Amino acid sequence: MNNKKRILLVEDDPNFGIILRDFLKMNEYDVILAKNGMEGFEKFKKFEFNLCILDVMMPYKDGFTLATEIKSVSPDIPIIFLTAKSMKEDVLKGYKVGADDYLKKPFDSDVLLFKIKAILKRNKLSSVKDSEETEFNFSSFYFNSKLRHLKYKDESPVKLSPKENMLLKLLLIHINDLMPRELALTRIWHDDNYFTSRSMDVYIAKLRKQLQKDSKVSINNIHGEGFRLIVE
Amino acid sequence: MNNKKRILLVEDDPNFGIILRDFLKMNEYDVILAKNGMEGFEKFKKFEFNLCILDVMMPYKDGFTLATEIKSVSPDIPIIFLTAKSMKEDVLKGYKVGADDYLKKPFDSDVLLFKIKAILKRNKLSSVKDSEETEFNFSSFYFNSKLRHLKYKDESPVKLSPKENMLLKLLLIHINDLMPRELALTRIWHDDNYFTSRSMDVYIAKLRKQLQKDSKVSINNIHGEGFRLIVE
DNA sequence: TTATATTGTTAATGTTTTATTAAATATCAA
DNA sequence: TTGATATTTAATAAAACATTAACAATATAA
Repeated sequence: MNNKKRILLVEDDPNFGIILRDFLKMNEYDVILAKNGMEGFEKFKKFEFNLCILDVMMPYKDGFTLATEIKSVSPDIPIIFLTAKSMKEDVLKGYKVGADDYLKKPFDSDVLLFKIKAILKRNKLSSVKDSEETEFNFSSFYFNSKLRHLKYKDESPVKLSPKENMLLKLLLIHINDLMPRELALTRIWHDDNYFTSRSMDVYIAKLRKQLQKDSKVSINNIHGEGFRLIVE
Repeated sequence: MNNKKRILLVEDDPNFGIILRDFLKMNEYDVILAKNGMEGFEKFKKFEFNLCILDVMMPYKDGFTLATEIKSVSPDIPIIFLTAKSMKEDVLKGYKVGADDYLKKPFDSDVLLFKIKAILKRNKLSSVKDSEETEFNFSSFYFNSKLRHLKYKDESPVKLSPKENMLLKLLLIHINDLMPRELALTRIWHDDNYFTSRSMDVYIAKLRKQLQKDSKVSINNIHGEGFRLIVE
């Protein structure tokens, strides 16, 4: 299973960005690199991250502006700023927009690793999951995504695997509506290619097997688009 | 009610300590100043704090040692280190003992205020505030976590080891709900790695052995997430 | 209609996580 | 110190999970 923590790195200096990305990858993080604020925000919305590392000084859209946008979408995501100058104004502005930490360039890479570790640790315990919807009722099913179980009427709950669980949750969020294939692939598999797509089909089959207990519930395919969880 | 945040400040330089204390007081914090590590730990045990600010270099007991002691009592309390030198070793050591942030002297007082604010803010969310509950009744069991006794019906109580005791208590706090593996590892083992995780499994087995006296009680594993103490 | 791309299903294969037991260490009080 | 208790480590087995492959079925576009 891919349990790596996911980091969005936004850095306009391509040389430095690639070096840093590879360094973080070597240390067991999944890193997506964006080379400016615009691209950074696109990537942020498309995928799911545990942490953002943002360069402050970037053309067009600086790190602070980007951070503000990101926080407006995900208020709890931790952010580390990379700043060339350690001017008081910069530091304060960073904290104002909700920085969890900042690092003055040039920085020691081990220090960065520890900051990342410390921030992810405390963020995990405050548990993103608490603020999320975890319970769903649809037709004769009760689904608990935190406990990862699906219950039909009075039957004892069926355990769902992590992937089954996430997929069902995504379908339920879009209940009776299109859940784009691409969305599930980027959110759950963090990648969109032939094999992950095949894998997803396998999981759709597994879910269908569970859901067929209730004739009012079904998963429809919309050819080339995605799936739709239908509840009469 | 007085809902000012309470800060423990440990600083051996009396001039600087008093200045800093008064500055923080002016900014609506309740501050207790201790002038060495020994006194700091005494004060910490005596009162209740929301945050600790510790000087690193102090005679007898340095800030890191004090932090370790404090964390062993209250694993979740945030700590900010004040360090004269910003040597890599110091910074890393700080993060190792669970620092939330560190500041290099001399520092800007506004920056300190922002760090305090940011840390208290994110801690508010996670402060589940461990129940000081010591007695638990579940199904046919009576459990006293202070005495480390687990009693089934009329049988004479079984003594639990410290680790068994803490683990059972954590499970009970989350009764019928997920108790994340990571939570137990950070709270009880203060570390999250392969070996502590194996060790925890051994303790889960020990508890299961005790709890199987009652068929209504069981510990379920949620693969990759943690455990769940189920009481029908 | 036919060729092509997409989806459905099942089984095998590989990987990670958990369970269990025993042995090795560590801790602590007598 | 020793001996009892507590904890960690090791080794192995079992379970859970994810991916891939192979082939069937279906939908779509030319």
